[in-house]
Amino acid sequence: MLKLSKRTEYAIMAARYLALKNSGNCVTAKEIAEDYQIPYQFVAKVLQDFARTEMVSSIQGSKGGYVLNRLPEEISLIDIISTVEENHQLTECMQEDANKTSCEHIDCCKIRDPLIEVQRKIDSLFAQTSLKQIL
Amino acid sequence: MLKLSKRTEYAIMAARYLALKNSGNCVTAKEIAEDYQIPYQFVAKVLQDFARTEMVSSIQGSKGGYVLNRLPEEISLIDIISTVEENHQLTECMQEDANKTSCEHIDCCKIRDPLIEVQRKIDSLFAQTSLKQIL
DNA sequence: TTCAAATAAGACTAAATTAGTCGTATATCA
DNA sequence: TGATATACGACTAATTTAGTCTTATTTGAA
Repeated sequence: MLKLSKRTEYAIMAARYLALKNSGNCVTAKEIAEDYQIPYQFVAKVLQDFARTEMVSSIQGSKGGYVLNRLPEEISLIDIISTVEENHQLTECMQEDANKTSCEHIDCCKIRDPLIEVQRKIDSLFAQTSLKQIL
Repeated sequence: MLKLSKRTEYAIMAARYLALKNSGNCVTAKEIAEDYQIPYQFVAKVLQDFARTEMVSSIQGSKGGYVLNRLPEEISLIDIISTVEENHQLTECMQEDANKTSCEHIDCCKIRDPLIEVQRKIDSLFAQTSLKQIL
């Protein structure tokens, strides 16, 4: 419970790698996978997510790869988490697709409001931690 | 990801119920299950966990049930979470049974230390939220 | 003393989520 | 045109979480 997914772990590691090797020329998914010994296809997808939110630029074709678009100090853990995870909410009824008016459990909403506050604070913790702090 | 388990949700709800009905006489698992429409066997186990850590007293036999041992303001969410969840750590290598010296991933430990700090802060958020605030 | 109602707890099954793989298409450099 | 990349959807495997079943024990009251 409350654990980060491998997806998020790999995303943080990949972002870190990109930040470290940010020497102009791009880095391939294969390189990251081999260097950190994590599944290639998995990192590749995470990097594709990064490209979609324009955190990185992707260069296709031979000699292609990925380059960070922003400075490590301008990227926070919440940026990384929210690009690779659809939901990172404490409860189901906090999730985007949840029906806000009704709750699965009687009385659930009594516990929901304080939890929403905790959630907000957890997010701000992740927002306060930048990629630079992880290098 | 980062979601509370049903176990924890039910635990918070059960604790809340006990706090509300804390009128001397005890409350049964059946009563909580029916009132909140949550699985009886599941709540029962959560209450047994509470009894083990002496957060509640359990009274066996007919006319038995559970009573809160502490005031709602003296019980925090972290008390509840840590009694019903073996682990609530962000990563595997933070878990109690983890081998602290070696890490599954090369370079993982570079991301581990900042995450441990985040973990510590998350725990303190849960510690700052008391059962009383949820009544 | 026996029945009903409760806790206690381990073993098990089912459901859901997460992790990881496969296959195929497309882009681009040399 | 071949080698080497990204892009991405569909799929399978593994793990975790949720929930159930069963049986034992305790205790109050008829």
